[in-house]
Amino acid sequence: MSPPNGQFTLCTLELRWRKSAEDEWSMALHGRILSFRQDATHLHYRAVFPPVLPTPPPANAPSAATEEEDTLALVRHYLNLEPNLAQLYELWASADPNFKKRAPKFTGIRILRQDPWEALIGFICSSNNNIARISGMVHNLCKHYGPLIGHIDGEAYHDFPTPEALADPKVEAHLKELGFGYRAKYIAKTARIVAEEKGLKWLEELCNPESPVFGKEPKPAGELLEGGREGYRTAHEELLALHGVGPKVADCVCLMGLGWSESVPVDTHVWQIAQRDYKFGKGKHSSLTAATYTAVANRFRQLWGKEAGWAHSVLFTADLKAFSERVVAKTEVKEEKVTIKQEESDIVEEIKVDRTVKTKKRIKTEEDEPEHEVIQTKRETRARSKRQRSG
DNA sequence: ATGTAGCCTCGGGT
DNA sequence: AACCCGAGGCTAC
Repeated sequence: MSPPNGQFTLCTLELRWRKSAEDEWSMALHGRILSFRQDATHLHYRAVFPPVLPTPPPANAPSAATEEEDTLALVRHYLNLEPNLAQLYELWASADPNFKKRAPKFTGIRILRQDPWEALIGFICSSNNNIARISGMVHNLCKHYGPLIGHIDGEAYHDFPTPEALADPKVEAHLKELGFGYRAKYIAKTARIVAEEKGLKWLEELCNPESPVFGKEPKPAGELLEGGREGYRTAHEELLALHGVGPKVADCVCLMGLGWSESVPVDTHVWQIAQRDYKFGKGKHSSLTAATYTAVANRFRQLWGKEAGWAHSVLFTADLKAFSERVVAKTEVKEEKVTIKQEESDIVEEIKVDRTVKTKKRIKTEEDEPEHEVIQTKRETRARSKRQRSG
């Protein structure tokens, strides 16, 4: 398929994509493995379905032809290609000089339409956490509790687990072992509430009717109010009742999982932006309290309108890019030193991991959770003999 | 480089 | 005076 208006960047907080070949990215989605490759003019995709079982397929099983149509529709839906982004950028820029100044280097950013349930669990994992670790956690959820869809290059691809799969009583302890920390309890509780009490239907009905889950017909969603449309407010409020879901996580789920484009998640980055460029941080709104949170979100909605969450993501990305460039510059020197030490070891991946941990510890002074990420199993192999005598 | 929950204190209002 | 209650601060997870 070719892009609707000029080139497009695929930018996402979707953490499940993996590099499956040179220049190709894949993930399991809706019961198939979806792969993307991009060249100067086109976005190429392919889908690999799991093998058909030897038993006769159910009468309503899709034929190969409809599977293909279905995949194109799924790709269009998932990448949210319908809205005219260039037009939206113009709208945001004309309303806001700061956006106009910062956005030009970050065109083509789209909010994905992620699965509501996956978004909910993913963003519960995100609290007080960093992208690399969240990605590892989500990956572990799929690996241990999600259905296996297939393999690419010997790598297994699992779909995201159902609420039922995560509602099993053993899940919490297991997730703790896997390094989820206090989020293990949040996930287990949320899964139980959704699986046994509210149902997935509840979550899906919180979707913006203009942007329903894949396969449903869109319906109008009402007018924009200062605090967002009625349906958005309800969705936000209902999500807040879940354990481990505060205002920011609820907004992320609303924006990326439920299709509420006016949702503006205010995390520390956005709070920095609000202070630097939008005159927050003084007087009544000197710290990020609940009241300040809504004031910031309302201000951005007032400024950018119904798609405020998109505009917010553009500025967020611009800021993140600037930040990561500063960090890379600082880290380069350290990398050289570490590489020299590595010769004794024979596993390249392990080296990388150790370096990451060391670097982190140098930057952070304390406070790190006593968690060990996915990585620990590998590291223990070397460390155990020394460690065990004190136990 | 990053949120949430729970518990505490403080101050205004009744 | 005793109590309620919400806002804001602090901290474990």
